[in-house]
Amino acid sequence: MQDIPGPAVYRISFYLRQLESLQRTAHETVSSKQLGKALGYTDAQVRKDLTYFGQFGHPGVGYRVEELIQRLKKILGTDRVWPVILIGAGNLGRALMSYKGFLRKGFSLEAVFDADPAKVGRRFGELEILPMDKLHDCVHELQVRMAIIAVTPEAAQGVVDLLAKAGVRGVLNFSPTNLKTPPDVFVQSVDLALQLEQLSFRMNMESVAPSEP
Amino acid sequence: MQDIPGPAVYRISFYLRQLESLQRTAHETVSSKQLGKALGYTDAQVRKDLTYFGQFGHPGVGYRVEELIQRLKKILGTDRVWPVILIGAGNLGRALMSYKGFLRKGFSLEAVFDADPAKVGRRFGELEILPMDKLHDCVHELQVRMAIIAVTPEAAQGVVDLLAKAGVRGVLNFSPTNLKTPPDVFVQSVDLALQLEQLSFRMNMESVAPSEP
DNA sequence: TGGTGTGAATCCTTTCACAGCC
DNA sequence: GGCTGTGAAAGGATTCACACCA
Repeated sequence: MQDIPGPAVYRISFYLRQLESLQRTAHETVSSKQLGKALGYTDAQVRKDLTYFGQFGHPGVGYRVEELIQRLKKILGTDRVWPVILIGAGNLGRALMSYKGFLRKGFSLEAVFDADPAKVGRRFGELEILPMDKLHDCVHELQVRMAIIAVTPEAAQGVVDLLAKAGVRGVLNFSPTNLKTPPDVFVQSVDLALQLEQLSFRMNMESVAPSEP
Repeated sequence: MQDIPGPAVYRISFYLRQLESLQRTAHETVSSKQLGKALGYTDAQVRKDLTYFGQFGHPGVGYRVEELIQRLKKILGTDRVWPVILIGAGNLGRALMSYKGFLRKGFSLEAVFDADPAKVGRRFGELEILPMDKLHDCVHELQVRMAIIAVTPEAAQGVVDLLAKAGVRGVLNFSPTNLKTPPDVFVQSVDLALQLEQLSFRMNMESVAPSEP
């Protein structure tokens, strides 16, 4: 496989999301133009992105929704269910524990850990909060390869080191800090406050340099 | 002001975050090389990014941490506190209500709304959940320009339409759906499951095409 | 006609390399 | 020596435009 532009990989997820929505409204096929329009991309962009991964289209017809969904899921690795663990049972962590969206996408939250002894042992639905010293064994027993971190920024680097040592290869990081990892561990970060800051920038710009005449 | 690459705007937030961390460890100045290394960028990238916004550096010295923080905050619009409202008091919404990170960055959560009558009236700390019909007046009274949406994907478009009509100009969207807005309304979206999907892709690639000999 | 796949051209972003300053 | 700011060069990503197919 050739090498694929980073932004294209990101867009594949958006295509899939949109296709699933089309499927719910009983659309059988979709053209690159329609798909692009729904997401704010050009038709050429859609076709180019998809052909990085193979030839999925049918000339004169477009893309068959069901077929393309299956293909994209295989590419994204969500054609099966991945076990995932969560570190940190604070406010955000507990919200993630009860978030249904993960399962829908092919992820199953299997265990939750927290360093605070006061939290260990508490139950939330199916899940009991476990102490950190159980982490290594848990990762091995359940063959866990992905983890979500929702701890303080001070604790985050230590946690990711532990995870890497235990064999985790992908980390979704909600702590507002930069993590150093070995090259075979992927980190995807989401900083909630930073997102608001970006909005603030756009709006600040608008008032400084409003759209010209 | 000239026009600035999208990715550069995003990195400005990372620079600021890193600078604040440097400030806590009593660093007075930092070079583009140091700042870049901490975040995984080249020194040239750092300098180029910063000069899109002005000349902040001191040749032979580097950048003064305190000074640069102030300047970047002004650029990002977070040198003051923005009032923000939240729509949706489900699991994620409630976690966001108690998230301290927003205030630290210059945002203040002023009100929370939910369409579910069973939730309206419930209190969480300072905040009481309000009915949707109070939204329009609230936006006007508090001069709200930014909102966070954490509702179901089905409800999201309706909510953003209401917000736009009320005068909100920036929306942070946690619903896994694409929103259509007038061009003067900015939307920043965070899809939690989509982030995991991206991780899954990277790890899937790894097993299909491992790093070559 | 309506649509895909794709090389070529364009556009945008990053990196290089060096003048100038402390 | 160390560092910034910046034009020029290189590298990537997007769009164009057209061959080809149903």
